[in-house]
Amino acid sequence: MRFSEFALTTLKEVPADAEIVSHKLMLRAGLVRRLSSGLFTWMPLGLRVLRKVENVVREEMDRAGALELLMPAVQPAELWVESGRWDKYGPLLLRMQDRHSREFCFGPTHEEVITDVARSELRSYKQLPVNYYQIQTKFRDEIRPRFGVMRSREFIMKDAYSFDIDQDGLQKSYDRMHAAYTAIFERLGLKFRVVDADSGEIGGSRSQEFHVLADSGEDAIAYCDEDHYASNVETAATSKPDVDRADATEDLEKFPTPGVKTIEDLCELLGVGAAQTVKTLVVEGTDGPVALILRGDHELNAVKAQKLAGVASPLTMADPSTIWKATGANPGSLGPVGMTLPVYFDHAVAALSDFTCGANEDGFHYKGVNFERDLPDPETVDLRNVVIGDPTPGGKGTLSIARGIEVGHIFQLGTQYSEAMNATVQASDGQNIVMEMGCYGIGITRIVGAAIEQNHDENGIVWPGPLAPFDVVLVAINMHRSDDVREAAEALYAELTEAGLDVLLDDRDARPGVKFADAELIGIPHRVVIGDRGIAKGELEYRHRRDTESRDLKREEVLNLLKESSIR
RNA sequence: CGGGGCGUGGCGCAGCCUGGUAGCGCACCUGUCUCGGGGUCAGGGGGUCGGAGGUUCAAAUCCUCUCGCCCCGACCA
Repeated sequence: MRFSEFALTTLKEVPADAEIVSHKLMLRAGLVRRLSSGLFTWMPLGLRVLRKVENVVREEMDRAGALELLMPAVQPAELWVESGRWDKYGPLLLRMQDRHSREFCFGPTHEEVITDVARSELRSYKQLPVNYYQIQTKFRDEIRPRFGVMRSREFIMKDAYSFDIDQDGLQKSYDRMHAAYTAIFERLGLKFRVVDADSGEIGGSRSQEFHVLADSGEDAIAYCDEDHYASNVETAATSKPDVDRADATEDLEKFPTPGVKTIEDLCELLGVGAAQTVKTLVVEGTDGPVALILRGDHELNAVKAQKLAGVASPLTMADPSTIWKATGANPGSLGPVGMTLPVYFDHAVAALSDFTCGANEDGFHYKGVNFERDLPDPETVDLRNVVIGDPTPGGKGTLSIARGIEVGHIFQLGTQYSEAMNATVQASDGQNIVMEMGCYGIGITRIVGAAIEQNHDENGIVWPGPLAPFDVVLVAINMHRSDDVREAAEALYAELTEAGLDVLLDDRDARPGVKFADAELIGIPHRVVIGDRGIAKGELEYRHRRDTESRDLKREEVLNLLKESSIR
């Protein structure tokens, strides 16, 4: 491709609404243009990257025995009513009517459609297992689209659905997808991690997420390499500390704390650490409000809390008037001593002695609180988010926490949809058996953003080779004035293209600085500079996007280097 | 959904408070000198000031309505 014919415009300034680096760089480099909230046009340069991702995903899915098909983006409401999700899915589902006032939605996912395909297509156990996949545009009407293509409303996803005769088969299909996903992200050249996850809206039992590691990631991942453990912080379990509780050394004392509403205030007033305090959160329960007790320095984990029998799901914080009515005190002055509401204690709280907490009376706290003496030794549950240094479930090490961007998710759905929609096959004994389903998603468009979050510097994008829109950029210096340069550049361009590389020849009549800056911004891995200076010495100037210095190489050396890199 | 903010040329912004013939930077076009890290000088094209209504001799500017977009909040105890 000749730059002069590529109609690429790069920006020095960034549209004001771009928050994160990948969004800014994608706009500046001309990969995408925003049309409306959460809607993007993929410009030619960006589409090249998108296609690279798609191709790797497609090849690995095919290799794993999955069958590509393409389902409609628009889906009839009946199927969603049948699965029960027409009412449950909520405003995230973009609904519409056709001219006959029939209800449709723009598919945010395709469990219903694929289950319909399967029940009409698959009749015998002999046809199983089957794994169908598609690469297709989805729409989710997000409350707040942001971060460019990372959380857009319209996006491209690879979604796959497996059908098996039994749980054993499902496990095999799932394992195969796990392996395929690992191969995909390795081939894309991204640093990633597989974590245990909450199955969330889609439902089902076992599920794992694939995260591209990046500091700006929305998700926190708890992991421990010694223990081969990794989990989304949402689902990472904590256990009872195995240390014995220290004996009480202080007397229970109620003291005035006017204006103290937060743990931070309290710690400042008393000069104690947050780990010696206890906080009390009131949430809606299944039968009136309930209190959740956590150590002052810990965070409540909503996913865990809403799974408790007495707690309403989804988790909802009680409003202050409810709290006042129930306890006679306001948030900020609550505590377990004398608490009249049903109470859940986090494991870590039970290990405390001589701690501080609210007195259930505005403007007062207790200190020197001790279990057994001041309140009964509690039953405890897992309520909090894990923190760095927590022991791992396997017990071999301690947890670290990294940030990640979720780019893949694999689920064992089981029979949730196949049962609701009566997707059965006939078994060898003539019985009809409900198929076991798995579903497996990869955010194609999100991968592009995630790759940039992970791979960039102050000058622009640094594409991993497999994702780069071009393998090599030829910067021809003063090509329009020097016949030598023109001839050398054209010859090199022809030869590299012939060798199967994606080559971008910067043949613009622009000053060198402009060309260098653009080459770096759009992040092409290999750069070869062709100028009179080098030609006179019989050399070309080579530099990898990750390098800080250029190297003068013979033409043959450059050719070999590039041809080798293209074989990968 | 609640709160805040913003809509002025392709992008980033000023002008609005205090009404009086729409401006700057980038990008774009022509020419010029320059020529290996986003150059210089000169000239130029491009804007129903988000939309509708109102006030006024006069509205980007004031008022009302409306549409769109962005940000914050959904752990605070």
